[in-house]
Amino acid sequence: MEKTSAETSLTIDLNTNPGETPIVKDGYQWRKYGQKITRDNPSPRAYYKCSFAPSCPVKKKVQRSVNDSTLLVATYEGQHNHHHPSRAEISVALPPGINAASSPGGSSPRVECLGSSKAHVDLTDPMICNKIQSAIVEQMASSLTRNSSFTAALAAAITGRILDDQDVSEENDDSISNSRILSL
DNA sequence: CGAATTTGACCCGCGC
DNA sequence: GCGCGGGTCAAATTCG
Repeated sequence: MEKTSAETSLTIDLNTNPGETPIVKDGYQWRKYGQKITRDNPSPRAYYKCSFAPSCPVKKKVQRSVNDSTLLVATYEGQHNHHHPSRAEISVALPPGINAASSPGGSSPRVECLGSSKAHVDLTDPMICNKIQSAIVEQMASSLTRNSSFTAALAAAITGRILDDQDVSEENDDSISNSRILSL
């Protein structure tokens, strides 16, 4: 199911705990409007809409991976027509059992870096910002268990501070422990 | 009391 | 033309 549309469609994989309710927060408010069990995937697929702005055309589909039930696949379609409800609050809700579980079987979480992950990104571009917003979730998910400073840099990038302030390595270095909510 | 979530039904598009 | 699958809407229920 790969439609080569010009729309912004981004698919990210997350490590989640099977049985836990997969909630992926990327700074926006999502309202669940449907759920369907597809034939390709025994796992139910959830459909979300951006609830912050009714006019926002962005849709989000979330379902578990066929190969790995621990992998959560979120597909974003469209772009946000509005600003972030709270840019300073980018949070990732991770199950308490999450870890860098090295998936045995070749289905390792795929990491796709949109542009330079820890470099300066043009957040002035709405599309880039949008993609980063989405990709940030996965970045954080994998970074949380590896490099906290990396997450801090990404978090700073979201807030747009990286645009001016290049020194972000001294900001948060202990505020990010494991699966916690980032409050910048 | 209000907002969000859940579940079932309905509609649309595609393939056979 | 019929059947299947995917996606969306709407009403009911539950939680905060």
